[in-house]
Amino acid sequence: MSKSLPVLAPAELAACCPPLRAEPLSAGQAELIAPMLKALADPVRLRLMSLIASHPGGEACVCDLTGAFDLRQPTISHHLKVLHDSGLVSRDKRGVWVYYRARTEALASLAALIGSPADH
Amino acid sequence: MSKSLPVLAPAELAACCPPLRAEPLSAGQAELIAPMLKALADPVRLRLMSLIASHPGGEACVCDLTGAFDLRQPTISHHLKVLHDSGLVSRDKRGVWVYYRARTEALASLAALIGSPADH
DNA sequence: CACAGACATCGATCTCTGTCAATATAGATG
DNA sequence: CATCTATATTGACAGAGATCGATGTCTGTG
Repeated sequence: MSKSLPVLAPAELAACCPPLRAEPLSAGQAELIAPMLKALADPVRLRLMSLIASHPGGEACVCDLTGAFDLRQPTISHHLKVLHDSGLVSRDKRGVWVYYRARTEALASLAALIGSPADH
Repeated sequence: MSKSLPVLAPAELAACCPPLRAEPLSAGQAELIAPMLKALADPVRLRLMSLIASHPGGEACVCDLTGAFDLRQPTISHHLKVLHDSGLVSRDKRGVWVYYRARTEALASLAALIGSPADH
């Protein structure tokens, strides 16, 4: 009973909402987007995203990530879950290892929403 | 005694940090950026930013904003303070009214940080 | 000066979230 | 099967944050 809010597929995010500067976001639109931003809005998760997104091959396994932080393994696992639940990373289990990959389309959609100039 | 963390001037943000996909963010860089994302990562503040950024003239006074929400005036004032402290909006008092304006360079820098493709 | 309106600040409350230790699960290996 | 290793889940707790009512500050007006 943790996830009651619908999660946007990356493709939906782009279609869902106009850029901030284009027209006012509705309450419903804001409720859909805020969770993705909230997932990014933590120093540890920002670094995790950056580590994953910049990792050779575009993906990183948890074992590549834990060493970069002074945090316990369950905490890293928790942050990865938040990123995954928000749709910002995909998860792929191969053998004993779990690989996370950045969803670049989701990042691009978010960036467009925040940074696009008004079209009028 | 509320703000102990340094706040980035918009121009500094662009210079401070590589895009997520370019190379891993340092802990310090992540601590600088997270507050701006955190400021955006709330449905009410997202709508406020959108209302301000899309308002004719690029600015809006508080009296233009409060009516859009089912929230008390101090709550709106609180959210505007968060946006202002994070550097996402500027504040300009003219007579009795206070006008908020979106800092589009800050938004653009954030968007570039999140959405820029890796350069390698 | 007195008053009214626009906005900010304060203090309290309630909820949410980041972290940990402990434990569970699942795959590899002997 | 027993064991080891990689990762996830659970439960508890402290700190952060969202909201409100009450109140303060500033500005224009009579």
